[in-house]
Amino acid sequence: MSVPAGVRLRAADRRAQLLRVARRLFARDGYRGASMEAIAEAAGVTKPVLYQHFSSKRALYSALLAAELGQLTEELEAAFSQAEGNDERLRRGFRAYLDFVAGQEDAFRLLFTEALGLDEDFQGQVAAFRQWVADRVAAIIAAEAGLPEPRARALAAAIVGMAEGAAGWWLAEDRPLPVNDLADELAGLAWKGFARFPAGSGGSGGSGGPPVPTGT
Amino acid sequence: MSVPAGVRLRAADRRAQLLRVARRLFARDGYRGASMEAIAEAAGVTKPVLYQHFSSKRALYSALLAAELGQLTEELEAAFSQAEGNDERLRRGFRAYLDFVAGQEDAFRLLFTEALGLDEDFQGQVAAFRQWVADRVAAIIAAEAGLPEPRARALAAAIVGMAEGAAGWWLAEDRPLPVNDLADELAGLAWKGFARFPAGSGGSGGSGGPPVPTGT
DNA sequence: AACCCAGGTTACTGCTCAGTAACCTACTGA
DNA sequence: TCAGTAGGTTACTGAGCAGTAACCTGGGTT
Repeated sequence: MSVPAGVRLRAADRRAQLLRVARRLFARDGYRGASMEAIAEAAGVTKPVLYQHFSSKRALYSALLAAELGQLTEELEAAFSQAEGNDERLRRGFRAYLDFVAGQEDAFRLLFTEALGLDEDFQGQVAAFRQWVADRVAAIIAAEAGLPEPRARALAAAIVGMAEGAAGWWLAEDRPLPVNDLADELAGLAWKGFARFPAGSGGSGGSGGPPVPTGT
Repeated sequence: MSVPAGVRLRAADRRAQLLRVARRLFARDGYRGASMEAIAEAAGVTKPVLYQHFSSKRALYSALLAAELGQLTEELEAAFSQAEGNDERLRRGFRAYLDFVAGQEDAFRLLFTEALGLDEDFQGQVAAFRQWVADRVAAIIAAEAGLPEPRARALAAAIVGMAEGAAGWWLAEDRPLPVNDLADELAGLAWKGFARFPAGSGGSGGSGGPPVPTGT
């Protein structure tokens, strides 16, 4: 996985490695915090090599964003189109999203935490993705609930935010429950809200869900 | 509102003005993008004056974050504690949140877009706030639905994300519907999901909600 | 065995920008 | 009328860092 310093790589391999290293450092230190020097060094190489592959720091970051967003988009598209019912479509969407977050934690931070504090170009890339997902979700909602445009879009934006919020929490809390359980929980919330739980105040639990570990 | 250059102000007034100006510039240009020089100039003053009131750029930003988060916290607290039923509590929470966003657009960008791309100190301030809201919401959920800890907390994080996502969308789309309508929509989603709409594919709407303008 | 070039290095430039030292000046009050 | 000080200015330093010019070298090809 990590390439030892002093080894010569073919251009394509070096480029791929640089992207991996850059993703790690950008996720850890942020866009400002990660200098080109540091990225090069972490890759066991010097700065000009980095500039042979990416014309500027912006270009490097942009390439990363595009790659990650592309992958996430593909996986979501697959999830949406494979399912049959609308509820299943939504549930699979959540699963695909959370699977991505679970497997590409660095990428998630990059996309939805780091990129937002940067200029409009970067924000735009993420905004375009969000728009795409929201449109997809809005279509599902509209098909299911027969809602007029602006309300469907508002709810779609809310759903997207829900996924992001839950994902951020899940990572911050060190993955306190299995991804799939979380995905099901979100799908249930979107579909039926809290109404699906026994109404009234407070029993200690035991509604019917699988038991979840309380520990760290 | 805006203080003309060349006017001498009392320390407290100058400090308040500097905070206002800084908030605007930070929201527009980001933390990196807004230089201390630029902030001072926009306030009709020179850099050392800025440093008389705030020992560093970080301190300035931190003061801003603290002030805005404090205000938002207060308003949410008021909303939560005034209401009676749990559903009403949640709805009022959404309203308070969205009212803040509507009235303090700059602050919203600062808190939930800009601050996240910065170091852990700043992120921590926002994280602490999110945690607080999530705890409050989790308590409401638990009281209503009788859920065990981790699930309630997961859903609470999702609700918070929902509000943020919807608020971001609402601003990006230039406020396409009244805040209160959006708040009601979110409360409905959280409480009953899509299940409250006529099931099955497609009628043109007319469930019972207030009519919403289709235009820009 | 001389060539050549992809892959790499050393050593710089220039700019932006946070933070500071030293100086200035219009009020205010006795 | 004359100090004292709060509020403000000019002019600088120093560091970090993106981006570049010029040079080096090992191994495959003929």
